[in-house]
Amino acid sequence: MGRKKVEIKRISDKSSRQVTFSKRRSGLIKKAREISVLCDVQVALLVFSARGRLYDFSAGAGSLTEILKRYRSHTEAEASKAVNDAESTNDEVAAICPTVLLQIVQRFVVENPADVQLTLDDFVLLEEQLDLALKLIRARKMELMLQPLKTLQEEETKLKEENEVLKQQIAAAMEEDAGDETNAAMGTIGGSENDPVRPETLQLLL
Amino acid sequence: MGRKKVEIKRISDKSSRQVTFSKRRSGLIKKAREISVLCDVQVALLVFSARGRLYDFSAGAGSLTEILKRYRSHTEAEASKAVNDAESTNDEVAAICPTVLLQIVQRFVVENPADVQLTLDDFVLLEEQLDLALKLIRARKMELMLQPLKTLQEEETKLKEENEVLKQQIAAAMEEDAGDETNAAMGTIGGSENDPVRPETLQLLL
DNA sequence: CATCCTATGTATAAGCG
DNA sequence: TCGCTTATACATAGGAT
Repeated sequence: MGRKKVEIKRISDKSSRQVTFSKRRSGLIKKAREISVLCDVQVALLVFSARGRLYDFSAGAGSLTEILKRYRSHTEAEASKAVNDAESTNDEVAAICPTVLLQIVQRFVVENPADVQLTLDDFVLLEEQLDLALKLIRARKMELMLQPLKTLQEEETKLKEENEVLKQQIAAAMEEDAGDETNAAMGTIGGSENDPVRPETLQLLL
Repeated sequence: MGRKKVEIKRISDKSSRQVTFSKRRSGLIKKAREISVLCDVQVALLVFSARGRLYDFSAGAGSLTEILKRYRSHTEAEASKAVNDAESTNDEVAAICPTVLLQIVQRFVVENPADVQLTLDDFVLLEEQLDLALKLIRARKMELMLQPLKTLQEEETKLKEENEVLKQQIAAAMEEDAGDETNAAMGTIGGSENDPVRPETLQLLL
């Protein structure tokens, strides 16, 4: 739809590719909005440009986040498996979070105006989804953070060990040195062939 | 685009709504595929029909799952940023437990039979709050994990510095030792008052 | 329902500022 | 990079099968 028919293949010219992207993106979003309204459906659209920029859109009941959650719950088989794995590796994670939120939720519960009816199932589903999302994120974050942490711990151990060796080396050096002095005091004079602290040995340590 | 111009509003007739959905859905997917190819971008499209049926589509590099993952990681940065803002403005808001919150939500569900009446807006609010909780938990978790990480990094730095000092100490010891020997060779005999390596100094380092 | 048809409304490729 | 215009290609509403 334009002056010329265009083949559906990657537009080689960067500039016109960008222009086309911009135009078609808005067209696509418009269409998405229309079908959402006309047909009363939820639509979520994610577009990542080649340069990594994100363009997202959603229409219909609920935010993009909610739609994605709904999608995830559709994929529950995999999800619950992932969650099980996450839970078994992450038991200690339990503990913290916000108080005001609790107050808000409680106040909401108490003050709820009452117009629309929600079924118990709807509510349960919501709770499950939120909980599921929380677990998945927890597991993923954990994994990402645990990795560098572990590396650092290993490094620390290594450094401590090295430190220990150095200390012992010094202690040994002192002792050997003390021995030399005794010899010197006993009358052994002259350039010593055996250094109190052997450079070669130390070089290895340094 | 059709015999008549159509207003963009929910099609009341169920049958034609379904027909339109089917037609426009394929059109939308076609467009999505086209922009993906033409402009070399990733596209993910999720559609939930009113009856809960899912139609998904993705094009470009990576599966739908991968695109969603990418979306999540894209979102996490903003989320934690938003949370930081929230936290800095609300210091006293600091800590609740997700377990408690979930218990409350669950209890609410259990103690309220199917006659609970909530407005849609209220429902959205509740969802948002729960989502916020999730974000706060995420941020708090981050903080907790970051702290030991930081500590370890500091510790590493300290150990490295200490190592450095120890090495220098050894080097100094060797030099001083070499000096003593020179003196001895030059005829200076007897117990030395100044140890090549001073114990007190080392003690501080050890 | 799904497909095909066709008159029409829309999206958009080019091009200009 | 953006907006605006125009000529065209496309999508699709309504209808038939």
